[in-house]
Amino acid sequence: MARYAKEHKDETRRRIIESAGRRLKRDGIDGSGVATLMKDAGLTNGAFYAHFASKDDLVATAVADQLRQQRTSVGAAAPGRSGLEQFVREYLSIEHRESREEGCPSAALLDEIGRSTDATKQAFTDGLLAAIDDMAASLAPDDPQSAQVKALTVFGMMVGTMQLSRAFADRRLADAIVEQGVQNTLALLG
Amino acid sequence: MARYAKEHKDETRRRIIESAGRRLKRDGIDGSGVATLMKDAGLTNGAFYAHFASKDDLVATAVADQLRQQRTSVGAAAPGRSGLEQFVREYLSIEHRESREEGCPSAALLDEIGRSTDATKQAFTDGLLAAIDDMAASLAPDDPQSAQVKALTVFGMMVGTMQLSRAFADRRLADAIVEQGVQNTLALLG
DNA sequence: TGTACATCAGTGAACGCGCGTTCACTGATGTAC
DNA sequence: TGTACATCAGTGAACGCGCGTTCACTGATGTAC
Repeated sequence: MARYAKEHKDETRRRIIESAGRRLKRDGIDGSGVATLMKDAGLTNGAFYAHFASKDDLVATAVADQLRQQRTSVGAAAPGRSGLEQFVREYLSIEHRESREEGCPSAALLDEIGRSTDATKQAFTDGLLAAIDDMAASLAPDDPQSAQVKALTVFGMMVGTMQLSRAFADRRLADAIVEQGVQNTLALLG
Repeated sequence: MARYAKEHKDETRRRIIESAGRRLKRDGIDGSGVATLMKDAGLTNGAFYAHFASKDDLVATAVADQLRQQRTSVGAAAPGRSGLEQFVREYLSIEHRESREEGCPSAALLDEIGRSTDATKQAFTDGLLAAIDDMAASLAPDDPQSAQVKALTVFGMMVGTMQLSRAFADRRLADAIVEQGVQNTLALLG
């Protein structure tokens, strides 16, 4: 292999983290092997340990990265209630349900994260709190801190509704679940 | 091995299904191997295929069984609003959060079920609909059918809230999430 | 300007292990005579 | 009543395979002289 510019290794690392984010959301944590994760990034398994200490290390890093991406997408919404409503409608949509790979990491992985190492749970906690602050700011612009727990639970509820719709074998009811989920969430946000 | 009474094999099968329910909720579907599942039931791996066609078959069967158990526990609650409120408080409790093995199969496995075979998703769908009908009857005693989708989404929201609390590394916030979850759910139930 | 060497991201084979699944076998019992 | 045999739930070794991880090696480039 060529001797590359300084940034090359960082770019490779970034590529691994991003493709791993998609693969993990698609096949789950236990369902994604290191060889597959590296192949997704166009590399072979041997190079993995030049970038990460362990599979756990990549999982924690990928979870953090996924939440950072989600934060920017939430932050890109219009501020205030109307932006929040738009976010809810996009989150609880059939398009989101059908695109697990590109969708919310919590909807794809939350129960597995609960079973993961402390490092992964900590990465999830830090990342979600950063992302949720934007939601809390829309809920209570004068005192976002007070709305933090409310925003967390409303988000958790959207996650569960999305997972339920994905797990449902009955298409008509699965569709009705996301629609009703929007109504419930908006009702809660008042 | 002894030649047993007719009921013996059925009892063994039942034992496998029940211990598998606990193991799957504890370690996840991909995280539970056939040898471990059999050892939990006091047997060796070889006997597995005399009882189930495949691991998928056991998973679908165990999911169905778990929901049947959950249904009886929901059905055991007092009828009407007060029984429903009690169910919500027990579901969104710290005790439930700490006992994944004995707790709700959806809270433990929902995102993995969404990634599973059609047979498992179908078993989940049928089992949940049967269980949710009791909840819908408490919500709208005169017309349970109309409350079915509402009950499903409220249940999905409780599932997501529980998963979020389990995945959270910050104990104080994890506790606050289940408490706020109760408030949100009761507010939705009106 | 041309050659020898150091660098180091990435390769690919190998490690021991557990996976889901198959199968020849065991051995305690019930049944037939 | 005593013996030979059929039954069949369960054992445990083995199948090929993928797991996470390690490591000796490659080879294109930048640097030193």
